[in-house]
Formats: sequence, C-alpha cells, structure tokens
Amino acid sequence: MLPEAESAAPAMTAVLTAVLTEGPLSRVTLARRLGLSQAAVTKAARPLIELGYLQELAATERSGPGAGRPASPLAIRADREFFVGVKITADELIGVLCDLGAQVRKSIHRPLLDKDVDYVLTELGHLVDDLIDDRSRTRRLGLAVSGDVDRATGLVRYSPFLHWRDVPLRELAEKATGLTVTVENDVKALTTAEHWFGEGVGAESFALVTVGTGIGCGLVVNGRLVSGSHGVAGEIGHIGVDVNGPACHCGGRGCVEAIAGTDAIVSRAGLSFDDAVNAARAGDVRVSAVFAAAGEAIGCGIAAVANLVGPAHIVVSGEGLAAYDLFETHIRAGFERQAFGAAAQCPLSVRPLPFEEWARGAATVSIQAFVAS
Amino acid sequence: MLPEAESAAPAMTAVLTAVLTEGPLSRVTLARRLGLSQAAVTKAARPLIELGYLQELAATERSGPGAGRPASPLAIRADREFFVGVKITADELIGVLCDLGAQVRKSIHRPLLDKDVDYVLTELGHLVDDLIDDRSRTRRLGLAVSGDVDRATGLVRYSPFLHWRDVPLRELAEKATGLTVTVENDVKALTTAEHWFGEGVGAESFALVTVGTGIGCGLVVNGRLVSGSHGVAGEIGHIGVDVNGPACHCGGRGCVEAIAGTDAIVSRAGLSFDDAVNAARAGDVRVSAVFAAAGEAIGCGIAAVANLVGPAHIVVSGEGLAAYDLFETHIRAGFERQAFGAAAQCPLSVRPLPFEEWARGAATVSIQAFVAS
DNA sequence: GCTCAATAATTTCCTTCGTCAAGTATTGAT
DNA sequence: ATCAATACTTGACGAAGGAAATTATTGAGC
Repeated sequence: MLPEAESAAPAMTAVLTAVLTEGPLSRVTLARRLGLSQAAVTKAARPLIELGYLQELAATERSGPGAGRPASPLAIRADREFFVGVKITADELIGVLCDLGAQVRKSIHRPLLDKDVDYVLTELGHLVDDLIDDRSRTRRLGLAVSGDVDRATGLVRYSPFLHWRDVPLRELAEKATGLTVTVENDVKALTTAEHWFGEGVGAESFALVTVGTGIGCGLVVNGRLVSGSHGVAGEIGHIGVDVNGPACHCGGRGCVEAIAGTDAIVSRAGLSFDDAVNAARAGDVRVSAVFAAAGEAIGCGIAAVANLVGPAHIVVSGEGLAAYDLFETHIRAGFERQAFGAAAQCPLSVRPLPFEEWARGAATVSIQAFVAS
Repeated sequence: MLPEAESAAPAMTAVLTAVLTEGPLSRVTLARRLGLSQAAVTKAARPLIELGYLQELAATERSGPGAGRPASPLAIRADREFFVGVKITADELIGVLCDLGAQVRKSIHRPLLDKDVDYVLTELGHLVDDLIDDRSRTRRLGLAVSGDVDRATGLVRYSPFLHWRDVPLRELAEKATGLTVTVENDVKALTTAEHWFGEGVGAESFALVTVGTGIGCGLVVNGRLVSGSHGVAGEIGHIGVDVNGPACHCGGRGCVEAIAGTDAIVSRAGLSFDDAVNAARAGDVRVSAVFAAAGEAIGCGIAAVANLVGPAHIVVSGEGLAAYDLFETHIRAGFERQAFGAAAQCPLSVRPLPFEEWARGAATVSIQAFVAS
C-alpha cells in the first residue's frame, strides 16, 4: 500500500485490515485486538494517516466508568483509493467500481458476443475506461472467472464456460488496462468479499454456498481461504447425497448439482425454470416436490461442509436463489437432519445476493492484494 | 524447548521442526526451505546443538558439480528427550514412550475396569510410571481422548464413550503425573502424527480417515489442523450419502457410519464382525455386498472431503481396516466415481495402522507442544 | 475553577531478531 | 600449489515492536 515499499510492516497491514473490516476502532482497541502494544499501533497508524488511508474521527467512544481521555477512533478514508472489479461470464462482463471500503460506487454491464481472449480483453479495456473516473486514485483491477484459477500467478488454468485453457490473464489484463491485476476464481472472490466485508467478518472459519446453474462453495478455515491442492476445492455440487440418484455430467451419481442445479430442476420438472417456479408457487405438488428434493440435497451438502470443517457461519446465496422462498425451508430441513451434534448450531443465512456482488468480490480481492502489498 | 525461556525465537522453532519432520538437512538447505538467511540458521541452530537437541552429522551430502565444501547436515538427537503418549479408551489405556523423533521405544496396555475420572487418573499414574525410564529426560505427556476436546485448555467437554463431561483433564493429569500435559481429540492426534511423521510430511493440506466403530476424519488445511468452531470437525461419518439409506443414531439418514461402521456391518450382515469377514472372504455373496456397500459409502465420504478441501494426500486407516482387503477396492471405486475432476488425482493410501499408533499420536501432540514452547 | 482519578495516545529507550556483506572453511579440479 | 565452488561463521547494522515514563483529555468531587 505504500507507494515505494514492496511490503509494509506486518503491524501496518494488521491495523489497516482491522479498521477496514471491523469499522472505526481506537488505538487501544486495536492494540488489544491485534495483540500489539499501544506504541506499535501508534507507530503503524501514523504513516497510514499521512498517506491518507486512515483518518481520526472525533472522540466519541466513551469507555470505563466515565472518566478518562476519550478515544479517537481510526476510520478508513474510503475515497482515498478506488478498485475495479469485473466478473467475466460467458456472455457478459459485469463491472463495478468500489472504494477502499468496498462500497460499490458505479456498476456497468457489457455484453460479450464472443469468448475469444483478445476480444474479451478489448471489451474489458472499454469497460474499465467507462468505470474509472479518477485514474490517479484507481490503480488496481480484480477479475473473477469461474473455473480453475491460480491466484498467485494470475493464470486461468481451465474455465469450462469460457472454453479457456492456460490463459495468462493477469499479464494480459495488465497490458490491456495498465492496472495492477489480481485474478481469482469467482466463488472464492465472493467468499473473500463476504469474509472481509459481509457476514463472515471476524470469523476464523466461514463458508459461502452459491446456488445456481452450478452449486459451489467457498471456504475460509483458520482465517485463510482454502484453495485446494489439485485446483479443486469447495466443489459441494459434486458431493454425492444419493447413491441411487440421477447420473451427473461429472460421472458421479446423486451429486447435489444433479438434483438441485438449475438444469436438473428444469429436466426433472419438465418445464422451463421460470415456469417451474411459477408452478411450484401456484401449488403444483409434483413440481414442488422437485424443489423440495433440491433443497434437501443442498441442505445435505451444506451439512457435509458443517460436519467436516465446522465453520462458524454459513451463508447460502446465488442466482438460483431468486426462488429462495421455494428452497429455504427444505435447505434448512436437510441441513438440520444431517448436521451432526453441535454442527447443527452453525448459523445459516439464506439470502440472495445482488448480481454485482460477484464483481464486488473481484474488487475485494484486489483490495486485499493492495492492503497486503 | 529452552529450559528457561517461555517461548523460543521463531527461527529456532522453524529449524527444529524442519529437521524433526524432514530428516537431516544442511544449514543451506534449511535456509532455502525456511526462507531465512544462512546466518539466521547458523544462529538458530547453535543453541539447539548446545542444548543437545540437534547434532551435526559427518559431511556426506555432495551438491553441485562436485567441488565445494561439503554440507554438514543437522540431525535430531532422538534420545535427548522422551515423551509419553496415552490413548484413553473406555476399557483400556494404551501407552507408549516415544523419543524426540516420535519413534516408539516402549508400549504398554493397561485395562480399565471403570470410567470414573479419579480411577482413570490413578491408573494413568501407574501406566506413566511403568513407561518412564529416565524422569530427567521425560517431561511431557500427551493424552488422546475421543469426543469433544479443547486442546488449548485441556478440557474434555464431552466424551460419549467415557461418559465424561467438562473434565479438566490437563490440570488433573498434571497433578497426577507431575508432567506437562497436552490433551487432544484422538483422531486429531493421529492426524498430527501422520502430518509430522507420516505420509503427510510437508503437505500443506492433508486428510486422515479412520474406519472402525465410528468413522472419523482429521484435516490439515494451509498447514494447520482444522478444529471446527462448534467443537465439530472431521465428522465424515455423518455425511449423508444415501437419502433413502438406513437411519443413523445421530438422527440423520444414510450416514456413512450407518452403512460402514462396524455396528452397521454387523447388523446388516446378521453376523458378528469376525464371522462376516470370514463369510465375505469365503465368497458369500450377500455378505460381500454388505462390505461392498460399506466401502462405496466410505469412498463417497472421502470424495466429499477431496471435493471440499482438496487435500494433497489422503490416508485411510483404522481398526476396522483389519479387513481392509474387503474394503479397499470399493473405497477406491466410490472415491473415483464421486471425486470431481482433478480431485480424483489425490493420492489415497489405504493401510491399517497398528493400534499403538493412536497413543503415538498423543505423544506427537506433546512433541509439537514441546517444540513450540 | 481546581484537583484528582481514569483512560488514551505518544515518546524515548531498549531488546530482539534477522539480514547483509565480508571473511573463513573445506572440498575437487587443474 | 592454486583456484573455483560451495558451506558455514562473524560482526555490524537496521527494522520492528515492547516497556515504561510522559503527555493529553476527559468527568467527578470539592
């Protein structure tokens, strides 16, 4: 985050991260929370204030019995730096401009007529130009792509929807936009957003489940995102919950996705997705049963997550959840049945996230990279 | 590990850990592997040699084109310090004496006639006395207990088999034995052993599955053991793999344990476990199918682990695996069918571990605590 | 208003840890 | 014997954070 230095002192990163994710905090509070001395916090905060990332709020917090000098909380100056986040799907680019506090300031969609890498990069360049108001304060771009992505190198190993294989996306996007780029898998990016700026704040472990065409999951364990050794992690969609269930395109049987994915629901209901939703809402017993089975399967998959890694909190979201009124009770039922012992106490938030949230996730990853730099 | 200091320098811990887990290493190699300067390694190693934990081996390693000073690898002196590990089961104590290199030097079983805490502690005292030869070089004891254990405080929150609830085991055992005690869940202890001294060495992520009466799983992600926020983690046994499967005592349906646990096999085969094994080995089709279904269920559960956290390596083990010839192919079949994409590449070792291994796991945890101290 | 207790923030000094760069040690090849 | 190559050690230095004293800012009691 310092203009010159390659990497700032750990205390500086820790202070900035804490203020960013947990809101205004006084130096004493920060010291206690981070296990540092007050002196260390003072020293770490000074350059952050000088560089304009933090500011001192008016003394408001009162502590103790009443007496004592009031604390002056440190807050971020959200407009000090902006970040572009773009989710790349097969048929459009969804872009947002976020401030340092990860608030969305601007949001633009741009259709894609082709999956060709060069074409996408050109369109990306236009999108970024349209989003950025102040180039001097916007230096970073985060990209979110579905599939197997190596965040460290910015390489897209394989993205089935885009038909991309071994595309050095970071390098290419840096050339195309002139920004410092981070690339991450879309679900992981969304998980990061929720971990730093959403319901997962402060949780040592945390899971996010997305429901839609595919069913995915991002995991945070011991405060760190789980990436998976073989490029696979969070594939909740291909957990088998019914040995006698339908065959899945992955070769498995009774996968969550083969029961609860959008395509599965369409083929099982024999209707388009929207018609199925309407039929179920109108009380059609057969179609309702399809949604019920889907919700149960998802709940069962979520219970597997809870049983295995025991996250402190689970958020269920995704496009498919537009119809979440049809899913929710069944998801909870499946979860509660299959969660073992205390794992059933794990709070489950079921709520749809706006579609820009994916792009915001991408921006969040670039904020993280910025803070850590 | 220093007699006086509360906590040694991080570099010292890192050096000792690396030599302990990866065998003799020269200072240059250590420097490269740990991201330290050679000077730092020299400085960290000196006190460790002086205290007798490390020793310099004769120069043997030759590197490069031939010329150059030969490296003198650092190796641990395994007999510098001994550790007692005890696994507490409902009907016996299994104790081992390990050296610093986690080699078992001595192993004793001691039957338990009662589950009363005081009684168990008295027996533990006798066991420890029988195991220890040299009190001056044996200062630590690790305990492994099944159930919900808080390693940080040494509190056994709930152990179903022992009928213990909120037993401050560390405190009590320290009083009873005069040793510094660590308490850990049995599966996690075994996982730790395998991570530091077994097949999981060097892996950033790693999973161990135990098959027996219960079916459990220990996970290491990002180099750290997963503990679970609500005291639950690694409960692979209660992942649901068959919505129409048998009801499980946990309230779920089609849990891995309800299909593949020892009790499940006994009741499904209608024979004692040993008889069932013999029948299956003799070619009894019906009983073989029971084992096949059990293996498939386990494989399916393991695939869920691979899909979710993507460990670099998975080891399958446990008492029940005495009959692993009957399980192995089916475990692999279930795993390969249900593992998604590259997750199927995750190497799977299926092998029984000797029963003392559990006690060795307990000792390993105390070695870890010693090294980190 | 003055003083005191309580709490927050800063300053100064100091320790610790690890790096850098130069020097020493030990080998094989010529 | 000399040199190149590699391993290890040494000592000066610097960065980072801690301890404790100091300063700052408030409310309460008088």
